[in-house]
Amino acid sequence: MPQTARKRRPEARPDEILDAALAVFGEQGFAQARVEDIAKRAGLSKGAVYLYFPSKDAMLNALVEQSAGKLARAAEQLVAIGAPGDPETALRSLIRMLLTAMSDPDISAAPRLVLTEAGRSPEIAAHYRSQVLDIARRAMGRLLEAGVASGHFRPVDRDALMRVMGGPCIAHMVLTTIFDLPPKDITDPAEMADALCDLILFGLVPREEAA
Amino acid sequence: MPQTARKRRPEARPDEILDAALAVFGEQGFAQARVEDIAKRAGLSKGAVYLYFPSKDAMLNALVEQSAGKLARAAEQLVAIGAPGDPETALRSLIRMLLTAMSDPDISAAPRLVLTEAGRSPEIAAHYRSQVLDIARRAMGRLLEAGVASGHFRPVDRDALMRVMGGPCIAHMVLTTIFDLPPKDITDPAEMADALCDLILFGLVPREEAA
DNA sequence: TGTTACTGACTGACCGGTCAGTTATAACGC
DNA sequence: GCGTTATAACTGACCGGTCAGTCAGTAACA
Repeated sequence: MPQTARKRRPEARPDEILDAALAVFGEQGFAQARVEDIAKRAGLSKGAVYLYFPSKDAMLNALVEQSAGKLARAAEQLVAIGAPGDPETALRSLIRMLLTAMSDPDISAAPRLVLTEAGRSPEIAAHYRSQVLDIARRAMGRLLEAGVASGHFRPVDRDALMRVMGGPCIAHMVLTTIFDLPPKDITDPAEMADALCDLILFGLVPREEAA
Repeated sequence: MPQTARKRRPEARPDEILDAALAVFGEQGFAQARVEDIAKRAGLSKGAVYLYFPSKDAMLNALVEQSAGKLARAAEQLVAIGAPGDPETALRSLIRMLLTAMSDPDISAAPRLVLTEAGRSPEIAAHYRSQVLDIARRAMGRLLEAGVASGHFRPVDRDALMRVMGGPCIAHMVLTTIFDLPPKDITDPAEMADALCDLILFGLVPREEAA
């Protein structure tokens, strides 16, 4: 009966190990995490893990590579579909998606790992740069172009816009998941996303009421 | 002659060690850094370091505690002086200061360390929260209040504003110092700061020309 | 001669990675 | 079905390197 636990399913192993690795790395950080703990959580012995991954670093790389693309591709698609018609709504959905993802500790575990480990590992930094940042930058550029072309947006600097859109999402992630500093006034990620969009779109300085 | 090196200056040691620690931690990260390297850079042997600090963790804590307050206090003062008279200029100076600091690898080393190590060490997280984040949040609140009272700012959510102002600074730091991703269009931190302020103050959506 | 500041060889714990050995399953003959 | 063999999947004790932290001893001053 619970013999199922001992069944051999070599095809499923790599993903199981990566799931366990994400959980353990997320809880303890890469350096503190022990390969044996990852193995235990995946229901294996340490040796078995090394049948599927050549090193602890390789696990982290595979992890980043796997989860990195997902968000970036989702963001890219969202922009590709929404930007031409209604850039403002596309921007709102994009930030809403990002902030919701960043508020969930399970989903944000991978980006958080990148943030803490990229400085140590040039390989991870390079991966993330090409698989996420470059894609995000391109998508942002396209969104901006579409908005400017249709008169919805001002022609601002793309890299500044990238920082103004992505930065608050990172800040939100850091504040909530690392410093346990939830905002007192706004608790729902979607609400926070709306407040951020409002600021990004309309600015802090009031508009003259003369429309 | 180079006997000067062996002169005893026990009072100066702690700071010398912390300087060395900041440099080594900044270059290699906390986990990778060896206490012996810190000692060497401070012109001491490993044992001597342990006369002044009880552990490697204690060095990191002292480091964070020391450098944490500086920026926060500078920001607080800047706001306290500038906000009542001209909130918009105060905001511009604040972001300019932050972004310039973040662009300098030497100055941003401490915040970067906090970012990478706070998840592992509750003590550091707590320190930073009370010594930097709470102060920054208070200052931001005061700046906002002053601006709203004088009609310069709209009454937006304080935590959203904090994310919109601080986030891009963090993003800039991460992009430039971790991912070596300098913007193609803007290279000078001050210029980037101006572009960011422009976006934050006036928003992405163009204003009706009817003033 | 006593005290203070410091040295650096050493200890012990820890953990990534290995590999000789074990077990479950499949394959085959009968 | 039922032993027999082959092999893929897995185990966990062990090895080797690293490094935080210790401490017996030394050098510099007062």
